[in-house]
Amino acid sequence: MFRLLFTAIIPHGSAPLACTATMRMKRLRRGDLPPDAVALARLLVGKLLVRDLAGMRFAGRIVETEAFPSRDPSSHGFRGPTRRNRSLFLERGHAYVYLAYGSCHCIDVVAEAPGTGSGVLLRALQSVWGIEVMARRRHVTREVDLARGPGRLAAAMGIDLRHDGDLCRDKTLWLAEELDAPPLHLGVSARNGITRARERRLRFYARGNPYVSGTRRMRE
DNA sequence: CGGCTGATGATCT
DNA sequence: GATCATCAGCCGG
Repeated sequence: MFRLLFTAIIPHGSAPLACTATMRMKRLRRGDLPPDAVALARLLVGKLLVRDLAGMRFAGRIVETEAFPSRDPSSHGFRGPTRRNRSLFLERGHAYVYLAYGSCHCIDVVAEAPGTGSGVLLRALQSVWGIEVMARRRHVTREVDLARGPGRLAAAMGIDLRHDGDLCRDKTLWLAEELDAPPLHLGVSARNGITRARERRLRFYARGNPYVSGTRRMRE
């Protein structure tokens, strides 16, 4: 465990949501990750995604995930490994980053045993510190939309194909547990934005959190 | 706010 | 050539 001192500059006029100058957090090790896509998807809601870039540290609270278990027909790993999805078949805790619809990067956390090809998509982030700074250059009208949705999440955190690495070893992108974390009510729902097995209840989110993607109903 | 549509380009068939 | 784990922008109520 170590204490994180935030030194990011807060942009003028933007109210930080978590105003703590210090935050206690602990990096997640591989052993902290359950080797099951659904269990991992549930565990990751409320955890932190941390990005170290150019001497600054950015952190966001994961408020929405989606499980893509083995044998899920909508999983990218369903038809076995290819050039694109090969990192999805590595040991759990790796990142699988891909380009969706030609323009949006998305990031999965590899979930199950090596060779299985299942993961957890990170769908939305609540800025805990500094994400406003990093995303300032992007065209985002509302602060609440900075990382609301998997493509925006990756863009806000500056994640691209180069981050197709190991979140348990990477020095610039990693997962952490927030000690003294605020209480959270876990919501479960059907999925969205996919064509196959849409009705499976594999989407997990922090109930009532305004940074969860989709319509109002999808965060209740 | 909710619903719909076109853009977009890598990937796989 | 079809598919797609998305998004911004537009439109109606």
